[in-house]
Amino acid sequence: MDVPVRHPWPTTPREAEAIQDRLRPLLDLTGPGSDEPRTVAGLDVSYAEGSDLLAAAVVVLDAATLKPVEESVVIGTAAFPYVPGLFAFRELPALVEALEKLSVTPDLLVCDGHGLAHPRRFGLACHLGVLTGLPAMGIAKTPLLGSYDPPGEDRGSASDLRDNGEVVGRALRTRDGVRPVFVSAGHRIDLDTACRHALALSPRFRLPETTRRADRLSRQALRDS
DNA sequence: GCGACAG
DNA sequence: ATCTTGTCGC
Repeated sequence: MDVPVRHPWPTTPREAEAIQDRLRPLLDLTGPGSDEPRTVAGLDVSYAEGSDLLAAAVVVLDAATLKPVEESVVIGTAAFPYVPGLFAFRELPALVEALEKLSVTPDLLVCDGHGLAHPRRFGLACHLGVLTGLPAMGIAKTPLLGSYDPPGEDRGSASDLRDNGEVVGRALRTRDGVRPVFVSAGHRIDLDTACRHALALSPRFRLPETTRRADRLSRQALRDS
């Protein structure tokens, strides 16, 4: 697939924040949400211990059956140090390269991290959404910011994640009695729709099949490198 | 000032 | 993210 939007690569955290602030207005958050996607892509990155090697993986699933349609992996290096709030700059180049190798264009991107639940409202899912133009959402294992009431113990229970009163995401229980995941909108999707997709993608485990498949693929690629 | 802090 | 033994619970 094509990734049309490009921007200069930052050297310093200050430059990185400036890029986020410049891309932020390009977000489309007005839409009702992506209507039933036919294909959903999961993205994840694994890192090597000693070196700065990494493996970025994209797995496209049939949204109805959750069966893989296409896979793409890229071996690369960390493009930025890990800084909370600037996490996207670390793995964006490799993820974009993996996306470009796909022969199909997925209808939705599910990122391993946050979208709007971010200090400048521009997490990885927002960034990837703007670069690709595709609907994108984030599903993170832990919150980066915000507060929330513990959701009910049943799968499907949810409570808003608020940052200074603003709803930036949702703590969503994808399995009975298991700690929730944190869902946020990235681009061209609303929070309710994102949570609906998160649940549909997680019929059995805490994490969505998209993330699980991408995680497995990226680890395997790193081993085989 | 101190702690927290996606992966 | 990744390094890692044992341990608790279903």
